Amino acid sequence: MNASRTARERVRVELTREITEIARRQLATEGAAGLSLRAVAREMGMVSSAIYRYFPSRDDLLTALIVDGYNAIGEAVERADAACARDDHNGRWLAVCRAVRGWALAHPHEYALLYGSPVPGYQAPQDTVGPAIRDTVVYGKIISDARDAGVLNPPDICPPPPPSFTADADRLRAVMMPEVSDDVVSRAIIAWTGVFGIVNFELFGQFNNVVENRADLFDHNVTVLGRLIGLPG
Amino acid sequence: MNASRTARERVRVELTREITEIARRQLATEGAAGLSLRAVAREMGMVSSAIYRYFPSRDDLLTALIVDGYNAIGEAVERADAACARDDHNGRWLAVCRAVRGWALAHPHEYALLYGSPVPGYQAPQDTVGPAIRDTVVYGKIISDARDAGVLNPPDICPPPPPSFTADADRLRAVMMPEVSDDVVSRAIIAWTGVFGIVNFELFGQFNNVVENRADLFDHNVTVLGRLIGLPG
DNA sequence: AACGAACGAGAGCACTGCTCTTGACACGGT
DNA sequence: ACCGTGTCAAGAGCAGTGCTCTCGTTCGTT
Repeated sequence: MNASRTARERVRVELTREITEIARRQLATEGAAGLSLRAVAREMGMVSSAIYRYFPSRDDLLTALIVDGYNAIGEAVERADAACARDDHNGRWLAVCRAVRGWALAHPHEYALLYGSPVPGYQAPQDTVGPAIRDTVVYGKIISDARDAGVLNPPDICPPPPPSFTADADRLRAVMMPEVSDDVVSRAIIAWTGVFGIVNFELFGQFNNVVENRADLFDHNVTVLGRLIGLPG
Repeated sequence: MNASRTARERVRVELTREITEIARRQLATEGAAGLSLRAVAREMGMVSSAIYRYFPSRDDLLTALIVDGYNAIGEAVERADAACARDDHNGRWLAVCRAVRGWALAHPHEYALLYGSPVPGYQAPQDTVGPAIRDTVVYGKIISDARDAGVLNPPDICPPPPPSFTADADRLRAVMMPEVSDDVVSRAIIAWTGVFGIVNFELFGQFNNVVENRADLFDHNVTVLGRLIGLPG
């Protein structure tokens, strides 16, 4: 009963996996807008309507790809972080940033799906928030580790964040970087959004004809952002 | 002869303008993917094929919208900058950043078209580079003005950029911020990409359920980035 | 063995961008 | 004043899309 039921289920999960796999390959080559249910079905030797047995709509297939993407970049970031000595906070920061950029360059269309313009008419369901913050959690851990080790030394170059920020900072402290001051949380946001800002500019074409030596500049800029948070050199 | 020819021409430019106008409105409500030539034609009481007399393809219409968008945000930035006292470099910086964010929030789909994921299969023609850097030119002027006034004082918190950056810095110096050091150019890139990184996170949903007090935090973060460049407080 | 749920195939709807042909109109030179 | 020429909108049509519905079949449970 369970065995047979699993047999049926097994075919189902296998086909579901194959659909997402083909879809991901299409996504990688054609981009999100070029993702076609019919093309996926064609490649599977199925008829288009059969896909709807597995994904009720194109958006649901997209959601699956998005979740996969978040997990993929999250895993890449986790691996990069894990390869560093725990107390080498600066090295971990650089490794994590490089992992983000590296994954983005290797999977530009998937990255665009995650961090680019939202697909019109598509609303990310709640299931995506978990995988969506895997990378950010790693990032927060580096900062709170540095703080715990007493090596976090943010340079005194700017006023403190506004009091209204405390509520937001509380939320972030609860999830990923406990005991860190409002000031450092705000710097962390600047640095993290800054990293993605650079990657976006590079990937979405704003650096074209402007910045060519991108890897070197990325490393340097990310180092500066690390210093801004207070990571030791 | 000229008058009549101009009459013809006048109808043509008028219709072209009307097409882009309707298209922009559709873009604003539906997003780039929802922009449909047929829908535009329908709204104009024309048949779809007639549109092709004015725009040879959907991509060309998109290009027109992109150029318009770059000009719009560029103009918004220019106006914000012009409203400040010339020697209030910090105020100009804040005003320019707010203008970017304000325009992005007011025209999310157009902003996504400019700074979000590139439209698949669409390659920006060379005509777009001029309008594309209007905002950045203003931004560079603020920094070089501050430098000329001798008030630029970047905090010494990080190593200098790598020597390989000089070639890229030369390019930027030539276009928008002459006589500025490699170090400051690199900081300028960090700040400028950082601003768009924050706006992207806010607009593309990464701040959802995380950061709520966005205007305040934006002002503060942008101020910090200004300090990083060396703008006086 | 029998019933019901799950499934693939196929036709069909409304839509898209785009092409091609056709007929109407206005313009400019004779 | 007329007639070629170029411009234009209209319409049909092609290939493709997401999605729905129906129809047999097949599989799993009772």
